[in-house]
Formats: sequence, C-alpha cells, structure tokens
Amino acid sequence: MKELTSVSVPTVRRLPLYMAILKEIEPTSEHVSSTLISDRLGLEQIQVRKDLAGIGVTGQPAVGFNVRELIGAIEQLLGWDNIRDAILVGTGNLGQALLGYDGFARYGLNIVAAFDSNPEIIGMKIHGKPVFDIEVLSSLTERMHIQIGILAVPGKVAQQVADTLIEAGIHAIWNFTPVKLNVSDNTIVEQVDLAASLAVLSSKLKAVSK
Amino acid sequence: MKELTSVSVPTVRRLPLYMAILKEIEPTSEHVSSTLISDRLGLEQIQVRKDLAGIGVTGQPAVGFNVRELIGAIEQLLGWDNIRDAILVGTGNLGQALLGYDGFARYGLNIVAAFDSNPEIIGMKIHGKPVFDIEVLSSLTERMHIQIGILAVPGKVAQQVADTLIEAGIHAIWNFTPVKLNVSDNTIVEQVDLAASLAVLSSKLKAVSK
DNA sequence: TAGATTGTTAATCGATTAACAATC
DNA sequence: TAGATTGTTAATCGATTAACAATC
Repeated sequence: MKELTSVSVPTVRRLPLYMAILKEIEPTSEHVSSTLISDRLGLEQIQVRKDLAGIGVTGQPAVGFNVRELIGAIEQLLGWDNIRDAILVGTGNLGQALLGYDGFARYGLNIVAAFDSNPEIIGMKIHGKPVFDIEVLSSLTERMHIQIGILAVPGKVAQQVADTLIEAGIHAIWNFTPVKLNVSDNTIVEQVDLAASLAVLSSKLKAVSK
Repeated sequence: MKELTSVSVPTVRRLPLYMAILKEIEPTSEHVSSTLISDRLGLEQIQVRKDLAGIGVTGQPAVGFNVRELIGAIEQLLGWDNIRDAILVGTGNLGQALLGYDGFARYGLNIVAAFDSNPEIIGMKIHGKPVFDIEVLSSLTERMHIQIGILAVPGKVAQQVADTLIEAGIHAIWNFTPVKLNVSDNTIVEQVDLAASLAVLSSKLKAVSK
C-alpha cells in the first residue's frame, strides 16, 4: 500500500505552502484544483500536480483533489498528525526567540523544555518553558523519549552539545548554528543556514545594483 | 573582464561555507586545494573546484588556490566587501533575536535601526539598536539610502509592511514571515522558510522511525 | 456533448559527477 | 621525472516542464 519511493526534498519543502492554502480552503470548499494552488503560490500548475501525485493522493478529473484528504496525507507524511515533542539547547537570543515563537505548534512541533549551562538562567522559565541544567539533559530526554533536539548554542560548543544530544537518544537535530556537525548516519541533521540565505540575497542585490 | 554568466544559486549558498574555512586557513597557509575544502565540508572535490571556477578564480595545478584571492573574490561577489546597512521591521521574539545576533557582522550585514508599531517599544533601544515608529520608516530609510529590509512582523501585516518597505526605496527583503510576498520584479525577496526546513527534518525522521 | 482537470509518458534543463589531459 | 592538482569536456542524474490522452 505504502509507496516505497520517498518524496523528493524539493517537494517536501513545498508541502507546508500547500498546507497553508488547504487550511484556508477547507472551510469553504471540498475540492481544490492544482491550478488554484499554483496560482496562489506563483508556481507551475504541473509542478503542484506532480507533487500531489508524489504524496500518493489521486484527484478526480474535472473536479480536483479532496481538500481534507490532501491535508491528511501531508500531515501524515510530515508527522504532523502526532505532535512531536522537542527540546531546545541554548537560551541566547535565538534560543529565546524560538521558545517564544508560537508558530511551531502549527507545524506539529512542541518544545517541552530548554537547557543551558548558565546558572543564572537555570531554573527560570522562558516564555513558559522551564530551563534546565544541561547536565541533566541526558536523563530527562531519555526518560521522555524525545527525538528532536533544537540546537541554538554558540558555534564553539555546537559539536560537543550535539554529541550530548545523540548520547541522550536524540535522532534528529535542527541545527541553528553555522557549524557543520559530524554525526553518524543514523542521526538526521537539518541545517537552518541563515548565512546561505543572506548570501543569495546579497549576491542578487549586487547583481542588480550595478 | 567580468563574467556575464552569473553564479548559480546552489553555488552561492555554499560560498559562506568556503569562506569560513578560508578564514581559518588564511593565517597559516597561502594556498589551499579543493580537496582540503571538500574534505572538511563533506562535499565532492570536483564540486568545490567547479564552484571556485564559477566565481572566476583560477588556481595553480599542483599548488592550489590562493587563499586571499579566494576570500577577496567571494567577498566581492557577495557584497561583503562594503558592509551593507539594513533595517529591521517587527520587534517581536524573532525580531529581537535578530537584533541581538552578533554573527551578522561577519556576513557584512549591519542592522542600523528597528521599526515597530507598538508605542511601548518605540523610543527604546534593543541590543543597542534604536526602535522607531513604523510611521517614520519611509523618511528615515530613504534618507539613509538603505537597500535591505528584514521583515519579522506577524504574517497578517507582512504584505502591507513589505509594500511600505518598497515605497521607502528598499530593494531587497529578507523575509522571516511565512507569507509569500507579492512584489514587482525589481524587488528581491529571499525567504527564510523555517516551515520548509522543519518539514524536511520531520519527514526524514518519519521515514527512519518506521 | 463540451469543458475542466487529472494521470502518464516524454522532453528539457541545470546541477552534479566522471574522466582525463595539461601544468606546476 | 613523478606526483599533486587544476581546467575542460563529456556523462549522468534528478527535477521541472511539456504534451496529450483519459475521465468526470
């Protein structure tokens, strides 16, 4: 039943965009066409159609796709159907912002606790989330069977903290540091690369402004 | 002299990675081989070589590339040689974090001021940066010839604020909201898409954990 | 029946990778 | 001279786009 060929990364990256539109449409309409989605996003209609086919949903010719079925399929593929608990390490500027970002819930992510090494912060709550000593990370994380760790520590300690996370049973690291982490094959690392993004912006700006 | 064919986006995204390594090497060595760079980053040697060729630098067979020449070429291509001033709009959690993030200077970005509509925050300083009323954005930005606007406002007002930025003479928007902005062709928008990144992470996690 | 929209197969395009001669 | 490394040309690979028959 389940398709063995996995969905491509570019497709996965577009799924949240589709999801946002589908959620908008859901209350008012039962079906949606790939044309409507592509128009709103400024994408090619065929690309949307290919993506939807890729996630294993079939539509009805002349009618479109069932909105709720699409939502269900995307949620399932992204694991948003069962909210994923995560912990965050590093409560600097970025870490605090991530703790306070209320948009994550919409993406099925729930940060349950934060960790830091600064004794002045340990024991406090930031945006309602408790901050623990990084020393107890391992025991706490293992006990709660948490799989996702959000890394927002200074670059110098990034690898070391990543090792700690993996030892604690974390399978996936969302890496907000600019450090390329060295991990074994069974650990997933997803890099949020602000430098890369800024590089694209400024190279384009450079290109037009001459 | 200047090549007309522009460098591809994937290449541009890797340039900051190369830069980090080059800066490390600069004090100790005059030359560097593509092999050394690729080893450190876990990339293919030929890919690094192609990228470096793409930015218009030539190496010496059996010797490698001149480190300082490479740094200069990348800085120039990314516009990091002349620091770029930027303004930030929206001083919520994320906005404040970005104001406090000291890593941007390394990437040639300097946030000179922030704007918000909340009267309680206007007039304050956040991480040393003054916060102005969004009403004066246009006059201030135009006067200072600022080209880059960082958008960190709530999604609902993103398009509206983007319009204001463009009216104020902003040419490039670094968009931290999840909203797809509708802009004319001569405005550059670079999206920081956390939802896409999280989608990749959780889909991979989903894939291994079954 | 006509029109809209999907599903499928093929073509295109661009990035990555491979191969190998040229050069220090 | 031998070894390391580059530059260049060609091959591969995967994503996007095009074309068109099938279906409601």
